[in-house]
Amino acid sequence: MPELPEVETVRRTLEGLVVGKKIRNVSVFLPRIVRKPTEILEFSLLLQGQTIQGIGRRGKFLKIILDDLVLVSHLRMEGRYGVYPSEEPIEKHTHVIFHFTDGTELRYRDVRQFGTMEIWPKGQEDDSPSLRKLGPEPLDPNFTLAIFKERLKGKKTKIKPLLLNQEWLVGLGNIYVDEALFRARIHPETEAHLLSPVKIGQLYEAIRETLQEAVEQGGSSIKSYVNGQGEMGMFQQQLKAYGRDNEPCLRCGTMMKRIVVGGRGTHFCPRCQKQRKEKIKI
DNA sequence: AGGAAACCTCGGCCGC
DNA sequence: TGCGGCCGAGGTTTCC
Repeated sequence: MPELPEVETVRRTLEGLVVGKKIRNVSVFLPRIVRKPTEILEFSLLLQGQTIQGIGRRGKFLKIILDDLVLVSHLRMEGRYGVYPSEEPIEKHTHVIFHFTDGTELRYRDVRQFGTMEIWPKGQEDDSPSLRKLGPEPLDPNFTLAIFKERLKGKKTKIKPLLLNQEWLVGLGNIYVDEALFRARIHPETEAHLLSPVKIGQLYEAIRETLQEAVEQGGSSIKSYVNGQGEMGMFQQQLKAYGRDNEPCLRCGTMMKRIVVGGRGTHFCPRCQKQRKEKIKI
């Protein structure tokens, strides 16, 4: 599910629901989710008595900011957070519950059990192995076209796997990569170093516009994703590439195709997104 | 560098 | 219509 727009939507929703709440106790039903500390008793003891000060985000990671700790959480494919009254029946696949002193609780559900949680001392979380190596934030005002160009230099890999690489750039997953490449009219298998300066500019804009618009619409709900209040995102209605194989391209009417690139299902228009094998000579 | 497999469960689809 | 089995799913890591 969650790429940058979905995680950002969860962040905003949770911010309005749990900031100021104090953790009374924590229940861990699936210890594998908790990566640090490795003992769930210690995990629980650390969190007891902590008040949520804010909710942050770095790439696709959520940061639950406490008094002197930060809980770094990754939703992977299908992780979800929700706030419930404690008397509400516990849904299937609920793995961790943060019980607040006010009778409500924050619950983490994850059908595929892939998600992770780590506790770090406040201020040290960005140096953790999970966050340390992450690439730039595409929506950060400091992330300029010049920086994007610079980071592309010498990259011979196919553009789609490069854009999915969180060490290179955070936030894009399979859906928004396909959307951005469609918007910029770039074939997903184009080698990065073959992109012309014009195409690089178009890709930069396409990535930022796509993510920004998706954030504004609360993310995309393909399958399971809902925000922290159980609401669906709206952006899936705007998807022009992802999942549209065997449907006409919304720009030119050509049948959209699905191929596998870097092991990922990839949707594109074979006409609008023609592959260039060489740099265009001017 | 790049691909495949692995981590899990579920749902969709195919074939009988 | 029902059931078993195969495939793939929005992410990331690890192994080769």
